[in-house]
Amino acid sequence: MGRAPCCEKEGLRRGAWSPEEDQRLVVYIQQNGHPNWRALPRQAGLLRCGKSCRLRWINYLRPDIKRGNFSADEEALIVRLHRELGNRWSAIAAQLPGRTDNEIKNVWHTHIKKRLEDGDDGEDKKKARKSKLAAAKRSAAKKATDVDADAVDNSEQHQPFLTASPRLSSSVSSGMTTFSTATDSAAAVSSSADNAATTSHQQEQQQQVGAISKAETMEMETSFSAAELFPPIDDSFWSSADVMDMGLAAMDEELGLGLADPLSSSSTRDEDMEFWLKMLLEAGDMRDLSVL
DNA sequence: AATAATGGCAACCGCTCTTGG
DNA sequence: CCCAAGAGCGGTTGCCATTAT
Repeated sequence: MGRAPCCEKEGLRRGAWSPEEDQRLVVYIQQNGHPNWRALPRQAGLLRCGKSCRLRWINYLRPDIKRGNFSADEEALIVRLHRELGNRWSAIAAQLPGRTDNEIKNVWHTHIKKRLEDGDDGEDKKKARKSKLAAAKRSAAKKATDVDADAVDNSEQHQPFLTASPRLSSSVSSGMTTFSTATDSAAAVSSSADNAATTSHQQEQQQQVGAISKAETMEMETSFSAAELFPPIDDSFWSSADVMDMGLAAMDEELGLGLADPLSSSSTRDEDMEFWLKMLLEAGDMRDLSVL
């Protein structure tokens, strides 16, 4: 069976998603759905492969994504399901509302698998434990001497997903809520849009976002400019976009966005976030798409 | 303080499956 | 039934942060 390349590699962006791209994707899908992933990037004005867009949406931007640490129950369920289903991550994910196959896969490989393997001890595993023990001792010693810093450390340790994009990590107040990362901000935006149907997961998520942001805010006690939150996309991105069939400006007009030229934007971060929240809240039909 | 090793997560790659003409 | 396109899935890699030496 012949297989066409999933996308034209040339001229497409790769790597971490920028906040602009996240928002563009979220807004487009909320308004139009995703009937055709392959065509979506062009229609949404994104220089991304369709697969990349799909992955980003499925794993991080969907409104119903549950973030935060896995509970003991969830981990136990994963272990049980893995025993029954093997590496069928999507099937396992189907049993864990709000969790994605990618997330479960990562958790399995980085946490659960190791924990299970600890049953059959090898010398190096003993070493590792010894090392961990030493680290714990050091940590405890530090705790005794540095209580204030510890509060922040703990919040970060216990909420790893809330700083899931360390590369983009920043803390920003929107006036309505506080976002900690690009991913979180997008998720929170989605949650806001989905307000009427807010689930306990989403509430939990919002609480967690608020919690970590508080800690980060306390730690940093700094404010960020719009340019810091939405760093300018490199020139090649925008110049490439200019030659697209449908330019970004046209796309923005069609979508009601104002992202065609982020460099020219003099709006503040708060204004930007309020704009997006307003935009999403006004898109009344979005809620119907939140179950995608 | 500097460097190396490790952990953890997001994203990509390439294969299989599904669907429509 | 055949074929191609698109979607979905699982494995793997790359990169950054943290920890150890």
